[in-house]
Amino acid sequence: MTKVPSVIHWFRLDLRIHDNLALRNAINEAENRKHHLKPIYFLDPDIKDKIGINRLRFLIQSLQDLNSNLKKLNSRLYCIRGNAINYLPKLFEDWQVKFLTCQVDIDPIYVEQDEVIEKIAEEKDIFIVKRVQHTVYDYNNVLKKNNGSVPMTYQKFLSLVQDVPVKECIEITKPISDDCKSKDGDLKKYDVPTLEEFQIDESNLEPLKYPGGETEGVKRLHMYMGRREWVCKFEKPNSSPNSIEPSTTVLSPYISHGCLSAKLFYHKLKEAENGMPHSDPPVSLLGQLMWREFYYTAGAGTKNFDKMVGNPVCTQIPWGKNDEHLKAWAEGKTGYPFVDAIMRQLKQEGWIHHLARHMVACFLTRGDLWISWEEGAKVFEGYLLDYDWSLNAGNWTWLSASAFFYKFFRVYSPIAFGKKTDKEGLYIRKYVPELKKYPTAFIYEPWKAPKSIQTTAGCVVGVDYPKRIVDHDKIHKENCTKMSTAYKLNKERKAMKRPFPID
DNA sequence: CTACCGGTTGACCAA
DNA sequence: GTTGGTCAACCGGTA
Repeated sequence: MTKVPSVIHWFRLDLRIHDNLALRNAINEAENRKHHLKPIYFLDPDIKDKIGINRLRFLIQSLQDLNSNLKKLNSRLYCIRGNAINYLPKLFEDWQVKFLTCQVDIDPIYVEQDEVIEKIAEEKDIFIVKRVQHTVYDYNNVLKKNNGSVPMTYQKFLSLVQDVPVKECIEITKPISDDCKSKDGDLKKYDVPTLEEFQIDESNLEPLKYPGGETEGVKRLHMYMGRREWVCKFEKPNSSPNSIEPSTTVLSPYISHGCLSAKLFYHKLKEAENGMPHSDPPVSLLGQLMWREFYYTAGAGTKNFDKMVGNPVCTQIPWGKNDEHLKAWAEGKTGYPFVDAIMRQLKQEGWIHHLARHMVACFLTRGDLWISWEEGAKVFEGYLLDYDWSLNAGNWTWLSASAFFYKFFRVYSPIAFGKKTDKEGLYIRKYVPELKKYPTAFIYEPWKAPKSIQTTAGCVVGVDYPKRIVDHDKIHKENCTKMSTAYKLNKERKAMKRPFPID
């Protein structure tokens, strides 16, 4: 008896059914050839050491939701404990795989993995279909349109995509043929794990603010897109980094995990804007989506985009090393309440407002601590639910004035910046509760409070809350000088590399 | 080639 | 309260 061959769809950063062309291709192939359909996901047992617990929880919920959505389509998710390079070749044999589909992901982890897998598949005569479907536009086409080089400004990027039509979303609603089901469909070993399997006791975790999954992501999208007035008036710089409830949509974790299609977001935004006066990029909601597209294009077209050394668009800056300061920053113990509140919200909830990211990124790098943006990017990678390789690297280079942005003397003040949208310091009181009882006059600068007030408020600086690890007023000026020097050196180096003009 | 424009979102001070 | 200049400024893009 010969085994029925299989078609694999390999889920990675596309944890959804809707608008998933690669999945559609796999289903069609399986049905046409009466092969078994195997939707798979590789979950590395070591993943707990690689991503934060909040993100792991979001991922597992997304996988559980994906499995239940696949079941509605008369299929299931095969969640495989292990990494792809070790397990896929075995599955190729065991399942008699003839055809594999997946989404194109540009995070180097996936790129390297794909190279190995593609080689093995070629030897075994397995046909691979990869689809660019994580973005609205195909960044390869954008790069081509720009003569193979990366558009270095947002405006240039917009001009390149202006007339590019955006494809309609793919819908998958018809249940998959029984012919495509295999007998191992009931095996428990392929079930999506619970957090317990990772020795995580969920009752110890903070309550969940943003549950993972396609169902939740799509629901959230419809909820926000229904508020047409709000969508059309949206201007990012006018939203607040320190409101108690998010002032923006928090669709980002769903988009980064692929629970929500960026293309669906695009079409729904266009629908909401249609026939109404509305704000425009860069500040509009559509503009936010286009920033993502911009960074994806830059990430796809730039070598070592997530590093300083060897990154052709990144200014080389002699960052210092200070593990104590880095740790204080990451744990929200810098002694600057606004910075600490942001970092603690990040750690607790896995999401902070974009402008809050500006504040703490500037503080870590060019503003105060003079620590490499790569270190900050690593911390964000652990904590952010919406971690995305391209966006993380792009935004960190921006904020550290290493690429795209050059006005390094525009430094965010850890005292003044937050006051603009939260005079009373309610945000600080929530996330740095030891300062809860401080008078408003000192909530951003507790070290200035007289000892008697500190005692009355039940929080003495240096005892119950850390002293400032740096003096912002002094250090940010010194750092500006360092930035200026680094820029000059960079300019000289660039000039040296340029060939002499020919007479 | 040169010259100029403009860039998602700073802080501070003076008027 | 608002506006405009200043501060340590670059560089892609276009005419």
